[in-house]
Amino acid sequence: MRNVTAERPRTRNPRGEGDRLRIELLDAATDLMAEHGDIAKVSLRAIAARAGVSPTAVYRHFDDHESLLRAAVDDCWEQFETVLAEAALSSDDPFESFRRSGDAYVRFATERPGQYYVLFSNRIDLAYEGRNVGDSAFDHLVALVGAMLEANGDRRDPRFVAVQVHTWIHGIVDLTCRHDEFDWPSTDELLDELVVRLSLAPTASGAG
Amino acid sequence: MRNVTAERPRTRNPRGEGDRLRIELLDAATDLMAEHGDIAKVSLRAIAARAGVSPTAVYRHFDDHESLLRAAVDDCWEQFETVLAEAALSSDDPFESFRRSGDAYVRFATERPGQYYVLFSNRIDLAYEGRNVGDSAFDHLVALVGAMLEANGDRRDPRFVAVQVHTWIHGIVDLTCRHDEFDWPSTDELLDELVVRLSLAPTASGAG
DNA sequence: TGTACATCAGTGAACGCGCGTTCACTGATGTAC
DNA sequence: TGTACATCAGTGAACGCGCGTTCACTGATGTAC
Repeated sequence: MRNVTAERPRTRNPRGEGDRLRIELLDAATDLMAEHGDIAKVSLRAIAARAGVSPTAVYRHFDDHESLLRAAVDDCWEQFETVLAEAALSSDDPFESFRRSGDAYVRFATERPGQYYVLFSNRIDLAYEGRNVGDSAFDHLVALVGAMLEANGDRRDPRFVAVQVHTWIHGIVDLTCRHDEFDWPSTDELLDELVVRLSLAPTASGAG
Repeated sequence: MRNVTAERPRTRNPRGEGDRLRIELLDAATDLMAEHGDIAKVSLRAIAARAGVSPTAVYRHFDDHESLLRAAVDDCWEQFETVLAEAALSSDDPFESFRRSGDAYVRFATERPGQYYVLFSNRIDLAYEGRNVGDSAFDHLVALVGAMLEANGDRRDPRFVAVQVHTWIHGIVDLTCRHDEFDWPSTDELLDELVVRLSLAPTASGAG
């Protein structure tokens, strides 16, 4: 429980660029959240120490402890959405786009479990501000699923299928990340089977 | 952050029955975990206060704070397994048994979100002790899935399908519980579709 | 070119709090004689 | 039946700690005159 460690000495930001510290604090907070996945345990003092700054300096940029945490959560959402959007846009084919998004989703959760935890396993109180961001990520998923269904001439409700996709992939990622002592099948295989089971592979009868 | 509240006065346990306090402390801990779903935030002092006892009394039954929390987690696992086992045993038909278990699973998560959180969204450190219990619950699921596949003459690997079931149902439950602001389809409908999508309904070609 | 001054990016000491843990204790109650 | 005593279920004060937040401050730097 010895959080306050003196990190490297920091050179003060030049005049007019004090806002840099804001970003450094967000990064520090996200780092710490990722490290010991428990959001509530990330103290203001620990964040300040990680950023190489005194606790009081935080108050130049954030109203209080909670504002800082909230802002860090929002930051996580933005990073998540960026990763997913890039993956989705990397192909014109909806099926390929979907599969790449799925991989990106899993990769994000695997490589940054702390951030993923912040996004999806967080108490509602803190997640509140970021909710709109999350919704827009879901809207993208609905659109993607809609494109696949249309290409296949499939009449299912895209939103319902998107919920199925999201719940399942979240379950896969959440459980495999959190219980890596268990002998899981590869996430690749699980994703492949998810596509099959939800009939989200291109069919012969499809238009595309 | 004002946890220490004086609850009702407590009458001391009679001689020879001091172990009752152990159970009262476990219940208090589970209650508190359930209330503000964050395990790590449940302090020894808060648990003692909830049980109507001084912090020092805890040390008569547990080595330290962590032991108490660990024991409470184990307790949650036991309750969870009991609920599932009862549901599963309430029918001889594997398909019915499976469906009832699914309902029980969802009901447990819905009615006791704090406990469900403790079981499946917990950091590994604390969950360690309870792992065997969780594994045995999973073994039951594998057996149940195996019975259904056999009845249907389905050659899939029961363990893989059980993983699919568990990941999906966990995703459904975890997301719907945690983000109840979202407009989710009913869990009933999601479960029905899970059964369909994973081909776990009885088929005409089945032997049973 | 020189200087006074406002601005800015922070610092450092102090506060009261709840925490986990320790220590020596208290007072009721069953039991041996 | 009476009493000394061991056992048991706790209590209460104290400790050092990290926490969030406040307050008054410092010292570098750009700018107006």
